[in-house]
Amino acid sequence: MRLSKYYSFTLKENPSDAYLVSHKLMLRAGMIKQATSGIYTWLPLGLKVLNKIKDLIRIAHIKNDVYEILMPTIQPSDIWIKSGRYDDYGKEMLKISDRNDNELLYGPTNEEMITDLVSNDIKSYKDLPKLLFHVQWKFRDEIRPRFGVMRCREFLMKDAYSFDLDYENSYYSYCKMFILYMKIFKLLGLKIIPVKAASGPIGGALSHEFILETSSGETQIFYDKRVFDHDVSNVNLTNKTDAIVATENILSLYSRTSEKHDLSVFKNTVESQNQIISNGIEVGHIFYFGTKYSEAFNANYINNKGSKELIHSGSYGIGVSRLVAAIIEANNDDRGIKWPKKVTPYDIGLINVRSDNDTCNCFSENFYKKFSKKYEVIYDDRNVRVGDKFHNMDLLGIPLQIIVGEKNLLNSNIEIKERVTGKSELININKVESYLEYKCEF
RNA sequence: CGGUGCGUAGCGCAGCUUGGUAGCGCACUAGUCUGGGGGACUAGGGGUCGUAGGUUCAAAUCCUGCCGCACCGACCA
Repeated sequence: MRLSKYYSFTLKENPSDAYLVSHKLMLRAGMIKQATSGIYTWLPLGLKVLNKIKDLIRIAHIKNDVYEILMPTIQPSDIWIKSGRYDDYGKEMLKISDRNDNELLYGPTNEEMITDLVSNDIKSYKDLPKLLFHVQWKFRDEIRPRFGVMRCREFLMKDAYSFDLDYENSYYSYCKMFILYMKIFKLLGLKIIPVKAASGPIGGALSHEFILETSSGETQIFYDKRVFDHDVSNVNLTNKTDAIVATENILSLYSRTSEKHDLSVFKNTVESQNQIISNGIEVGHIFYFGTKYSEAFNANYINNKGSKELIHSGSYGIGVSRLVAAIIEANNDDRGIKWPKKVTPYDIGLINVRSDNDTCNCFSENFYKKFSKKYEVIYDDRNVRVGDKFHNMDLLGIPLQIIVGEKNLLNSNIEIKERVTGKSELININKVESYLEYKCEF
């Protein structure tokens, strides 16, 4: 991508309305633009990151037999009346009516819609289990939207739903999704703490939140440091025992938000050197519902004895658009964003230091043409001062900067700088290809 | 929804108290110089002062209504 042709308008100064680092940087880097309170346009750079995160999550689900569908943003009100949530959801739900005065709503979530769907298709115990997900825009009319896309009204969410025979099987789905979430967040390079979100009676609702630890987070968390001793990357999710054991190992350790925090339990069960109190942002939330929605929608199946049973269901959400901000919140410095390699909008930022110099131009052009085939490259081909290019590339947070200057070229070198460390080194132009292969591998 | 502020050029702001025909920095346009960390100089362009009404010879400025945005509190991925 040539920066001269891109739709990229960056800001030197911080917009006055932004308080959170991620919000400031997303505006300054030209990733988003506010349309009205809590509603944003995603500009090319922001959309590219959003799509990368979305795809990474999608693929992780599909690989694990959770299949993608796409439900509408607009829903009929009757299914919400059926579940009893039409009034319960309150003013956060945006209700609208069509030209025939039919009551519709902009979906804040999709339990009703998907249970309605599944109730028609699932007939036999042989049809279960089924796991489905979609990534769709949601609208929740927040009382007070703030912090950019961190807490906005229109947001992109991945929501998955599980349908099982009974509690035992549903619990396996829950654990499978739990570990899948841990794997996804690890892939995204995020330090995530799973915390207990509801402590109901035995057999009651299971629920956990996934919190990204950052100082600016709105949720206070209390946890046992050893939560991180568990490496989930090798857990085989197709194996019921493995998934459940892995989940229970993690959940056996103390980890709660302030609402569920019990100081005496914390002090008595966690060794003092392992007690961590910090802040974070909720980026995922999973629930086991039991038969709550199946009852409302008559979602039954016939068991092997010929009688009807209610389906057990659960739902599993990840705030995709919120993750963009959350990742920035966890990866920035005073110069700008520092993208983790997995979600960076571009791998390489090519800076032509002297756009009035034939040697530099020629080399940069060739480099761009060659390496664009293998990597995603931003080529800053604008005829502006170097300082401008350096500051801009640092702001955008591209992990590797290739700096092409006249003097270095005369010695057959180019400079390669890493955004995260700020360190740079001179590399012989003949060794660039292997160097990049090494640096960009992940 | 309650409490508090704000709305003047693309962005950040001054001007408002004490009414007199709108200004600064950045950005933008043209040119010259410059060329490894947001460079310098010269010359330019761009504003229904959120909106509607009122007071006045005269309103960005005073008064009233409305709209929008943000901050502090209770909800949430």
